[in-house]
Amino acid sequence: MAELKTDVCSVTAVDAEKVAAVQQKLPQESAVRALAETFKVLGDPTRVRIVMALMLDELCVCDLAALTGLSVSAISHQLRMLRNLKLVKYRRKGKMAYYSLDDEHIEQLIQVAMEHVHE
Amino acid sequence: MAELKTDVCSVTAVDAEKVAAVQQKLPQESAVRALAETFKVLGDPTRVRIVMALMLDELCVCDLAALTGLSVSAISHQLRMLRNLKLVKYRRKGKMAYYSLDDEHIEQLIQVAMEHVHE
DNA sequence: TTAACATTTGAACGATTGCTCAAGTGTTGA
DNA sequence: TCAACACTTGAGCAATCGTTCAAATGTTAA
Repeated sequence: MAELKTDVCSVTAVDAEKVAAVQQKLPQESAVRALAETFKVLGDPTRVRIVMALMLDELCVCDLAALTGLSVSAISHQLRMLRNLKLVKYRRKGKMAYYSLDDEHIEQLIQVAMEHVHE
Repeated sequence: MAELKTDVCSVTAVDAEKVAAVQQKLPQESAVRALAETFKVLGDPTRVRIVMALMLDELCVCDLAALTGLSVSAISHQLRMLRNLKLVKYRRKGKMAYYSLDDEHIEQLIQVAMEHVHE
């Protein structure tokens, strides 16, 4: 009764006050999920390659397939994911679909992450 | 014979020259993988919450469990992953392990990604 | 010593992922 | 109109992921 716990399971929160203060400042559930989704979509070598290629040039699905050595279908699936998360956009020209980056933040993310992996 | 293809499968690379130029500028396999690994580790709501909490304060495993409503074990598994990727570090004080961020780039990544999700 | 505790670890599980394959859509040029 | 083409889509499958549970490690205090 006296003890301040997080009820769910009997975790003995060492510093309940600190925990409460931090919890209050954390963004809400939906923001955290959106953030994780954005990172997750970049968390795959194929998609990183696609994004980095599009940082250099506008490319069609076929180009990206050739570039990565993967099937056109595989690339198309990945592009849909990148499209849904608003990381890439495309323009149609006849049968072709030319893809490019949709957001300047993506290049920043890649840039900063590169710095991290290079220690 | 005359046609320049990317041999692997018979992909009709629309602009072989452009593809070759881009391919040459892309970082090598290992760098791409390391980059993807970094994003992937941030691509989960639980780990995003852990990282954002550690941006605000140094916390022990127990605190993080209380904060997220997950088991201590689950948090410990996730912290190991974050540790392996050098995103967090910890100091021992008796039985406790106090975790904090290991790299200023992480906060930048969170920052930029927040800007992206807020359009 | 021992018991209690904070944390870590390994096995196991259902859920999700990234690919392939086959079939589909829509555009072009013969 | 029709075949060829660029791309998209859905089903299916092996591999990976995130959690739980049980057991282990290591520290503290009695």
